[in-house]
Amino acid sequence: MSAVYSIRDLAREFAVTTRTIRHYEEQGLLSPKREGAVRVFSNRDRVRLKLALRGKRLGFPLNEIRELFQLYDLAKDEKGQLMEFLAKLEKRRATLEQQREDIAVMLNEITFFSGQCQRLIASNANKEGQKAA
Amino acid sequence: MSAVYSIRDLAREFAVTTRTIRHYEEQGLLSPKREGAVRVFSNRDRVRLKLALRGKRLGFPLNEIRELFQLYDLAKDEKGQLMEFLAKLEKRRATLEQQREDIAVMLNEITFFSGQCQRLIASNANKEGQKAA
DNA sequence: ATAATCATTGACGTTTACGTAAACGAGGAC
DNA sequence: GTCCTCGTTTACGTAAACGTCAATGATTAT
Repeated sequence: MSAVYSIRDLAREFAVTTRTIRHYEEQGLLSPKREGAVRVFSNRDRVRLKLALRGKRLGFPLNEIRELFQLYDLAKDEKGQLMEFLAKLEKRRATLEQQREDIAVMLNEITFFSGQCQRLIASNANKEGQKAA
Repeated sequence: MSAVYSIRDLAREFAVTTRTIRHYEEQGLLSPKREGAVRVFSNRDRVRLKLALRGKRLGFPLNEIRELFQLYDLAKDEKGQLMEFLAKLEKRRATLEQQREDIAVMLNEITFFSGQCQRLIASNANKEGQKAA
Protein backbone atom coordinates (compact mmCIF):
# COMPACT_ATOMS: atom_id res chain seq x y z
CA MET A 1 0.00 0.00 0.00
CA SER A 2 0.84 3.71 0.01
CA ALA A 3 1.69 3.31 -3.65
CA VAL A 4 2.86 6.30 -5.62
CA TYR A 5 2.22 7.11 -9.24
CA SER A 6 3.82 9.32 -11.83
CA ILE A 7 1.66 11.60 -13.89
CA ARG A 8 2.09 9.22 -16.77
CA ASP A 9 1.03 6.21 -14.75
CA LEU A 10 -2.31 7.80 -14.01
CA ALA A 11 -2.68 9.17 -17.52
CA ARG A 12 -2.22 5.69 -18.95
CA GLU A 13 -4.44 3.96 -16.44
CA PHE A 14 -7.37 6.29 -17.01
CA ALA A 15 -6.73 7.05 -20.67
CA VAL A 16 -6.41 10.79 -20.26
CA THR A 17 -3.63 13.18 -21.20
CA THR A 18 -1.13 14.51 -18.71
CA ARG A 19 -2.50 17.93 -19.53
CA THR A 20 -5.83 16.87 -18.14
CA ILE A 21 -4.23 15.75 -14.91
CA ARG A 22 -2.31 19.00 -14.56
CA HIS A 23 -5.49 20.86 -15.27
CA TYR A 24 -7.27 18.97 -12.53
CA GLU A 25 -4.53 19.93 -10.13
CA GLU A 26 -4.84 23.59 -11.16
CA GLN A 27 -8.54 23.32 -10.47
CA GLY A 28 -7.93 21.91 -7.04
CA LEU A 29 -9.16 18.39 -7.70
CA LEU A 30 -5.79 16.77 -7.10
CA SER A 31 -2.96 17.75 -4.78
CA PRO A 32 0.06 15.59 -5.50
CA LYS A 33 3.23 15.85 -3.45
CA ARG A 34 6.40 17.03 -5.13
CA GLU A 35 9.86 15.61 -5.45
CA GLY A 36 11.60 18.71 -6.57
CA ALA A 37 9.38 19.89 -9.38
CA VAL A 38 8.02 16.49 -10.20
CA ARG A 39 4.51 15.53 -9.17
CA VAL A 40 4.10 12.41 -7.07
CA PHE A 41 0.56 11.07 -6.85
CA SER A 42 -0.84 9.05 -3.96
CA ASN A 43 -3.69 6.58 -3.76
CA ARG A 44 -5.86 9.44 -2.59
CA ASP A 45 -5.10 11.30 -5.81
CA ARG A 46 -5.82 8.21 -7.81
CA VAL A 47 -9.20 7.76 -6.20
CA ARG A 48 -10.05 11.41 -6.73
CA LEU A 49 -9.10 11.21 -10.35
CA LYS A 50 -11.35 8.21 -10.76
CA LEU A 51 -14.21 10.03 -9.07
CA ALA A 52 -13.60 13.14 -11.15
CA LEU A 53 -13.68 11.20 -14.39
CA ARG A 54 -16.88 9.46 -13.40
CA GLY A 55 -18.39 12.85 -12.72
CA LYS A 56 -17.11 14.08 -16.03
CA ARG A 57 -18.75 11.22 -17.92
CA LEU A 58 -22.02 12.37 -16.43
CA GLY A 59 -21.43 15.96 -17.40
CA PHE A 60 -20.68 17.43 -13.99
CA PRO A 61 -18.52 20.54 -14.04
CA LEU A 62 -15.14 20.36 -12.37
CA ASN A 63 -15.94 23.05 -9.84
CA GLU A 64 -18.88 21.06 -8.49
CA ILE A 65 -16.68 18.04 -8.14
CA ARG A 66 -14.09 20.13 -6.38
CA GLU A 67 -16.68 21.52 -3.99
CA LEU A 68 -17.74 18.03 -3.06
CA PHE A 69 -14.14 17.01 -2.41
CA GLN A 70 -13.54 20.10 -0.31
CA LEU A 71 -16.71 19.66 1.69
CA TYR A 72 -15.91 16.04 2.25
CA ASP A 73 -12.54 17.03 3.71
CA LEU A 74 -13.96 19.78 5.88
CA ALA A 75 -16.91 17.70 6.98
CA LYS A 76 -14.65 15.52 9.06
CA ASP A 77 -13.87 18.43 11.34
CA GLU A 78 -16.61 20.99 11.40
CA LYS A 79 -20.22 20.26 11.99
CA GLY A 80 -21.87 23.01 9.94
CA GLN A 81 -19.90 21.77 6.96
CA LEU A 82 -21.37 18.36 7.59
CA MET A 83 -24.87 19.67 6.98
CA GLU A 84 -23.69 21.54 3.93
CA PHE A 85 -22.06 18.42 2.57
CA LEU A 86 -25.23 16.50 3.18
CA ALA A 87 -27.27 19.10 1.34
CA LYS A 88 -24.96 18.97 -1.68
CA LEU A 89 -25.15 15.21 -1.68
CA GLU A 90 -28.94 15.37 -1.84
CA LYS A 91 -28.84 17.83 -4.72
CA ARG A 92 -26.46 15.57 -6.53
CA ARG A 93 -28.74 12.65 -5.86
CA ALA A 94 -31.66 14.52 -7.40
CA THR A 95 -29.65 15.28 -10.54
CA LEU A 96 -28.54 11.68 -10.79
CA GLU A 97 -32.07 10.41 -10.50
CA GLN A 98 -33.18 12.77 -13.24
CA GLN A 99 -30.35 11.44 -15.36
CA ARG A 100 -31.25 7.89 -14.56
CA GLU A 101 -34.78 8.57 -15.74
CA ASP A 102 -33.46 10.24 -18.90
CA ILE A 103 -31.29 7.24 -19.59
CA ALA A 104 -34.15 4.83 -19.11
CA VAL A 105 -36.25 6.76 -21.61
CA MET A 106 -33.48 7.01 -24.16
CA LEU A 107 -32.59 3.36 -23.89
CA ASN A 108 -36.21 2.47 -24.54
CA GLU A 109 -36.27 4.76 -27.55
CA ILE A 110 -33.10 3.24 -28.86
CA THR A 111 -34.41 -0.26 -28.45
CA PHE A 112 -37.56 0.73 -30.31
CA PHE A 113 -35.82 2.45 -33.22
CA SER A 114 -33.20 -0.24 -33.40
CA GLY A 115 -35.94 -2.81 -33.81
CA GLN A 116 -37.58 -0.72 -36.53
CA CYS A 117 -34.31 -0.42 -38.38
CA GLN A 118 -33.56 -4.10 -38.23
CA ARG A 119 -36.98 -5.02 -39.53
CA LEU A 120 -36.64 -2.55 -42.38
CA ILE A 121 -33.23 -3.88 -43.25
CA ALA A 122 -34.50 -7.42 -43.13
CA SER A 123 -37.45 -6.65 -45.43
CA ASN A 124 -35.16 -4.85 -47.86
CA ALA A 125 -32.94 -7.90 -47.86
CA ASN A 126 -35.99 -9.94 -48.87
CA LYS A 127 -36.72 -7.64 -51.80
CA GLU A 128 -33.12 -7.85 -52.91
CA GLY A 129 -33.39 -11.60 -52.65
CA GLN A 130 -36.50 -11.61 -54.82
CA LYS A 131 -34.77 -9.47 -57.43
CA ALA A 132 -31.87 -11.89 -57.47
CA ALA A 133 -34.16 -14.87 -57.77
CA MET B 1 -53.47 18.58 -33.31
CA SER B 2 -51.02 20.31 -35.64
CA ALA B 3 -50.53 22.86 -32.88
CA VAL B 4 -48.14 25.73 -33.37
CA TYR B 5 -45.93 27.41 -30.80
CA SER B 6 -44.18 30.72 -30.54
CA ILE B 7 -40.59 30.80 -29.46
CA ARG B 8 -41.75 32.02 -26.09
CA ASP B 9 -44.21 29.20 -25.67
CA LEU B 10 -41.48 26.65 -25.98
CA ALA B 11 -39.05 28.66 -23.91
CA ARG B 12 -41.56 28.78 -21.07
CA GLU B 13 -42.59 25.17 -21.34
CA PHE B 14 -39.04 23.84 -21.17
CA ALA B 15 -37.56 26.55 -18.98
CA VAL B 16 -34.91 27.66 -21.43
CA THR B 17 -34.17 31.08 -22.92
CA THR B 18 -35.24 32.08 -26.41
CA ARG B 19 -31.57 32.43 -27.14
CA THR B 20 -31.14 28.74 -26.54
CA ILE B 21 -33.92 27.92 -28.98
CA ARG B 22 -32.47 30.20 -31.65
CA HIS B 23 -29.12 28.61 -31.04
CA TYR B 24 -30.58 25.16 -31.55
CA GLU B 25 -32.05 26.31 -34.82
CA GLU B 26 -28.67 27.70 -35.93
CA GLN B 27 -27.18 24.32 -35.08
CA GLY B 28 -29.77 22.53 -37.18
CA LEU B 29 -31.67 20.90 -34.33
CA LEU B 30 -34.88 22.76 -35.03
CA SER B 31 -36.37 24.01 -38.28
CA PRO B 32 -39.39 26.17 -37.55
CA LYS B 33 -41.52 27.63 -40.32
CA ARG B 34 -41.65 31.36 -40.75
CA GLU B 35 -44.45 33.86 -40.89
CA GLY B 36 -42.53 36.76 -42.28
CA ALA B 37 -39.53 36.87 -40.01
CA VAL B 38 -41.26 35.24 -37.08
CA ARG B 39 -40.54 31.64 -36.18
CA VAL B 40 -43.47 29.27 -35.98
CA PHE B 41 -42.78 25.98 -34.25
CA SER B 42 -44.60 22.72 -34.89
CA ASN B 43 -45.12 19.64 -32.75
CA ARG B 44 -42.14 18.13 -34.50
CA ASP B 45 -40.00 21.01 -33.28
CA ARG B 46 -41.41 20.63 -29.81
CA VAL B 47 -40.52 16.96 -29.70
CA ARG B 48 -37.05 17.63 -30.99
CA LEU B 49 -36.50 20.28 -28.41
CA LYS B 50 -37.53 17.86 -25.72
CA LEU B 51 -35.17 15.22 -27.09
CA ALA B 52 -32.36 17.74 -27.36
CA LEU B 53 -32.77 18.85 -23.78
CA ARG B 54 -32.80 15.28 -22.58
CA GLY B 55 -29.58 14.72 -24.44
CA LYS B 56 -28.16 17.88 -22.95
CA ARG B 57 -28.93 16.76 -19.42
CA LEU B 58 -26.80 13.72 -20.11
CA GLY B 59 -23.97 15.79 -21.50
CA PHE B 60 -24.31 14.96 -25.18
CA PRO B 61 -22.96 17.63 -27.53
CA LEU B 62 -25.42 19.33 -29.83
CA ASN B 63 -23.74 18.10 -32.99
CA GLU B 64 -24.23 14.48 -31.99
CA ILE B 65 -27.87 15.12 -31.34
CA ARG B 66 -28.15 16.84 -34.71
CA GLU B 67 -26.50 13.90 -36.43
CA LEU B 68 -29.00 11.53 -34.91
CA PHE B 69 -31.89 13.71 -36.03
CA GLN B 70 -30.48 13.94 -39.54
CA LEU B 71 -29.82 10.25 -39.79
CA TYR B 72 -33.27 9.50 -38.51
CA ASP B 73 -34.74 11.65 -41.30
CA LEU B 74 -32.55 10.16 -43.99
CA ALA B 75 -33.01 6.64 -42.75
CA LYS B 76 -36.60 6.63 -43.91
CA ASP B 77 -35.45 6.87 -47.51
CA GLU B 78 -32.03 5.45 -48.07
CA LYS B 79 -30.91 2.05 -46.95
CA GLY B 80 -27.22 2.69 -46.31
CA GLN B 81 -28.25 5.50 -43.99
CA LEU B 82 -30.35 2.98 -42.14
CA MET B 83 -27.30 0.95 -41.25
CA GLU B 84 -25.43 4.08 -40.28
CA PHE B 85 -28.28 5.16 -38.07
CA LEU B 86 -28.35 1.77 -36.46
CA ALA B 87 -24.61 1.95 -35.79
CA LYS B 88 -24.94 5.34 -34.13
CA LEU B 89 -27.78 4.08 -32.02
CA GLU B 90 -25.62 1.24 -30.74
CA LYS B 91 -22.79 3.61 -29.90
CA ARG B 92 -25.21 5.77 -28.06
CA ARG B 93 -26.52 2.76 -26.24
CA ALA B 94 -23.03 1.87 -25.08
CA THR B 95 -22.45 5.37 -23.75
CA LEU B 96 -25.77 5.32 -21.97
CA GLU B 97 -25.01 2.01 -20.35
CA GLN B 98 -21.67 3.33 -19.14
CA GLN B 99 -23.50 6.31 -17.72
CA ARG B 100 -26.09 4.10 -16.10
CA GLU B 101 -23.31 2.18 -14.41
CA ASP B 102 -21.66 5.43 -13.30
CA ILE B 103 -24.93 6.63 -11.86
CA ALA B 104 -25.49 3.40 -9.96
CA VAL B 105 -22.04 3.68 -8.40
CA MET B 106 -22.45 7.32 -7.49
CA LEU B 107 -25.88 6.79 -5.99
CA ASN B 108 -24.46 4.04 -3.82
CA GLU B 109 -21.64 6.30 -2.73
CA ILE B 110 -24.07 9.07 -1.92
CA THR B 111 -26.26 6.77 0.09
CA PHE B 112 -23.22 5.61 2.02
CA PHE B 113 -21.83 9.06 2.74
CA SER B 114 -25.25 10.41 3.49
CA GLY B 115 -25.73 7.71 6.10
CA GLN B 116 -22.33 8.51 7.60
CA CYS B 117 -23.22 12.18 7.79
CA GLN B 118 -26.54 11.59 9.42
CA ARG B 119 -25.05 9.33 12.03
CA LEU B 120 -22.37 11.90 12.81
CA ILE B 121 -24.93 14.64 13.07
CA ALA B 122 -27.10 12.50 15.29
CA SER B 123 -24.21 11.67 17.63
CA ASN B 124 -23.22 15.33 17.78
CA ALA B 125 -26.80 16.13 18.65
CA ASN B 126 -26.52 13.65 21.53
CA LYS B 127 -23.40 15.35 22.83
CA GLU B 128 -25.12 18.71 22.63
CA GLY B 129 -28.04 17.19 24.48
CA GLN B 130 -25.73 15.84 27.21
CA LYS B 131 -24.12 19.24 27.57
CA ALA B 132 -27.53 20.79 27.94
CA ALA B 133 -28.63 18.20 30.44
C1' DA C 1 27.83 11.52 -25.79
C1' DT C 2 23.83 11.67 -28.06
C1' DA C 3 19.22 10.36 -28.76
C1' DA C 4 14.87 9.14 -26.63
C1' DT C 5 11.73 9.59 -22.95
C1' DC C 6 9.78 11.75 -19.21
C1' DA C 7 9.12 15.72 -16.51
C1' DT C 8 8.32 20.97 -15.71
C1' DT C 9 6.08 25.93 -16.48
C1' DG C 10 3.98 29.47 -19.31
C1' DA C 11 1.00 31.02 -22.43
C1' DC C 12 -1.86 31.36 -26.25
C1' DG C 13 -5.56 28.73 -29.01
C1' DT C 14 -9.96 26.19 -29.56
C1' DT C 15 -14.51 24.38 -29.11
C1' DT C 16 -19.05 24.33 -27.10
C1' DA C 17 -23.07 26.49 -25.60
C1' DC C 18 -24.90 29.79 -24.93
C1' DG C 19 -25.19 35.22 -22.55
C1' DT C 20 -25.73 39.79 -23.54
C1' DA C 21 -26.20 44.11 -25.69
C1' DA C 22 -27.52 46.99 -29.69
C1' DA C 23 -30.64 48.42 -32.94
C1' DC C 24 -34.80 47.64 -35.04
C1' DG C 25 -40.06 46.46 -36.43
C1' DA C 26 -45.00 44.93 -35.33
C1' DG C 27 -49.02 44.78 -32.48
C1' DG C 28 -51.94 45.94 -28.22
C1' DA C 29 -53.13 48.69 -23.92
C1' DC C 30 -54.35 52.97 -22.08
C1' DG D 1 -49.17 58.76 -29.20
C1' DT D 2 -46.37 56.37 -26.48
C1' DC D 3 -45.22 52.60 -23.74
C1' DC D 4 -45.09 47.42 -23.19
C1' DT D 5 -44.29 43.04 -24.87
C1' DC D 6 -42.93 40.19 -28.31
C1' DG D 7 -40.36 39.31 -32.17
C1' DT D 8 -36.06 39.82 -35.35
C1' DT D 9 -30.69 39.98 -36.73
C1' DT D 10 -25.85 40.92 -35.90
C1' DA D 11 -22.14 40.43 -33.25
C1' DC D 12 -19.09 40.52 -29.57
C1' DG D 13 -18.35 38.25 -24.85
C1' DT D 14 -17.62 34.37 -21.77
C1' DA D 15 -16.79 30.16 -19.01
C1' DA D 16 -15.26 25.48 -19.11
C1' DA D 17 -12.05 22.03 -20.30
C1' DC D 18 -8.70 21.12 -22.09
C1' DG D 19 -5.16 21.22 -26.73
C1' DT D 20 -0.98 22.69 -28.34
C1' DC D 21 3.27 24.67 -28.79
C1' DA D 22 7.76 26.44 -26.76
C1' DA D 23 11.57 26.38 -23.97
C1' DT D 24 13.90 23.85 -20.58
C1' DG D 25 15.81 20.15 -17.50
C1' DA D 26 16.60 15.40 -15.49
C1' DT D 27 17.09 10.08 -16.63
C1' DT D 28 17.95 6.27 -19.15
C1' DA D 29 19.45 3.43 -23.31
C1' DT D 30 22.88 2.35 -26.54
